[in-house]
Amino acid sequence: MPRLRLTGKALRNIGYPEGPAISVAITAMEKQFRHHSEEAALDILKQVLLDPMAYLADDGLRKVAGKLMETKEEEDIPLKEIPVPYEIYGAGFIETGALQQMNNAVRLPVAVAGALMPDAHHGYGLPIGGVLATHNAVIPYGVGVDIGCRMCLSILDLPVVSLERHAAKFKRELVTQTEFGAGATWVGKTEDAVLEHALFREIPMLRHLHKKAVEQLGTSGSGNHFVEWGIVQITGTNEFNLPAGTYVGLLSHSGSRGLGAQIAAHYTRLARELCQLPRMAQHFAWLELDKEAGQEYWAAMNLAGDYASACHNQIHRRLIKAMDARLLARVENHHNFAWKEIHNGQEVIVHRKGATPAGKGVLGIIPGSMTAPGYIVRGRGEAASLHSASHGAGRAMSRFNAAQSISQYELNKYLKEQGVILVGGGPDEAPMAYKNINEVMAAQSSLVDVIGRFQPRIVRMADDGGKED
DNA sequence: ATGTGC
Repeated sequence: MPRLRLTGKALRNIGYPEGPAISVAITAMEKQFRHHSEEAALDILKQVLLDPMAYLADDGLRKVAGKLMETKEEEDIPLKEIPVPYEIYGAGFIETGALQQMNNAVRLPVAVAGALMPDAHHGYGLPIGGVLATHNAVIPYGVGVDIGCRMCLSILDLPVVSLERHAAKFKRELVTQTEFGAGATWVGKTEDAVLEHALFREIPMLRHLHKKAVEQLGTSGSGNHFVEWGIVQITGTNEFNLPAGTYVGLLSHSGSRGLGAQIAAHYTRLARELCQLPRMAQHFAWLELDKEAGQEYWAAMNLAGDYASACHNQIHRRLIKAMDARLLARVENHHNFAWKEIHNGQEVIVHRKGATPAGKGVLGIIPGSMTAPGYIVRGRGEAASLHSASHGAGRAMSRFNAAQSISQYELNKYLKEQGVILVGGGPDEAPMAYKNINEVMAAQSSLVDVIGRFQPRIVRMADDGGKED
């Protein structure tokens, strides 16, 4: 006889509020309704949700009903009648789903300002490419599940011709010195100051995550994460004092791995318990920064950011050493994070979820696709964008649609035409699944100045499906 | 994004 297994997600889908009712309901159903199908069990739970009062005398469901009644007494926090106006860059090619999400975000009572970047697309909570400034509030889903996800570019002293002449060695080291996919670990010697952070001892949840953090340090994730060799073209004056010309570059994109994912999950749950919003806005649940939970998330988020940086650092260090190269310059920036910044004379919390910081003079790197160039940019400090720019070209096709409509054959053929070697990856990350980076850059010419380009040549990603075998 | 929730 199959045993009933319910998930919190399934309960949320039928409208169960974040909080104790979910776990109480799962326990009650799995214990006393274990021979029911999931569908039948959810039907029962729906009835309880509609009229908990009627179930207060029911032996099996009394506890669930009780928890629901407690939760019901708390009123949802109302949204603003008049949304905060926000600037949209590249409005012509932003999908409506992303606009709707942003329109909800700027109705939060804590919202102060917002902006939407030209690579925006539908996400969880805040759209990818969404920027939101709030007062005294941090929204875990405004940062995103991959806290501190970032770009890192190393410009090296190797001759550019070596990239073609010794392509096999570059490729071999790219494979040997990286590890990709969910659960990926690095078994070599990994020491890093970030692993000694006091927070790993101070917060119980982080104590449990320390082992995972040690094991995963210096690895890359799945999906759109990559490590690649390519050609950097420095086009004009730059803060690295590099002569204009071409260089070998190493570019990586990844985040805070399991550590950040668990931090995000934990504090998202906590926020949804502490901050009950109308259903359409539930993902925007925030934590107040003058309260303990908010401060704890802030500290943990910053640790995840440092950890993401350390991961890139390890990867670059290994590869630079393996190629016997020297580092000439580095550009690095988060694009899933929250910062305390002053805008309009007021300290606000700026959430950038898939958006590159672009304060005046701030350097960043905006990748294109595995065949299209990425851009090294210098922020112009545009107030209307909240000192932000896009974090890439943005998807033109969902991962699912891309996997359905682009064949591996078609991808291989295109890569060959473009002279790009790919290890791992798959149609869901094909260049055709992304917007035209040049159009996206044109839509944000008021936000950043371009000081260089990066053309990918040898790209490493997680194998299709996310896991390394 | 992540070894995929109590």
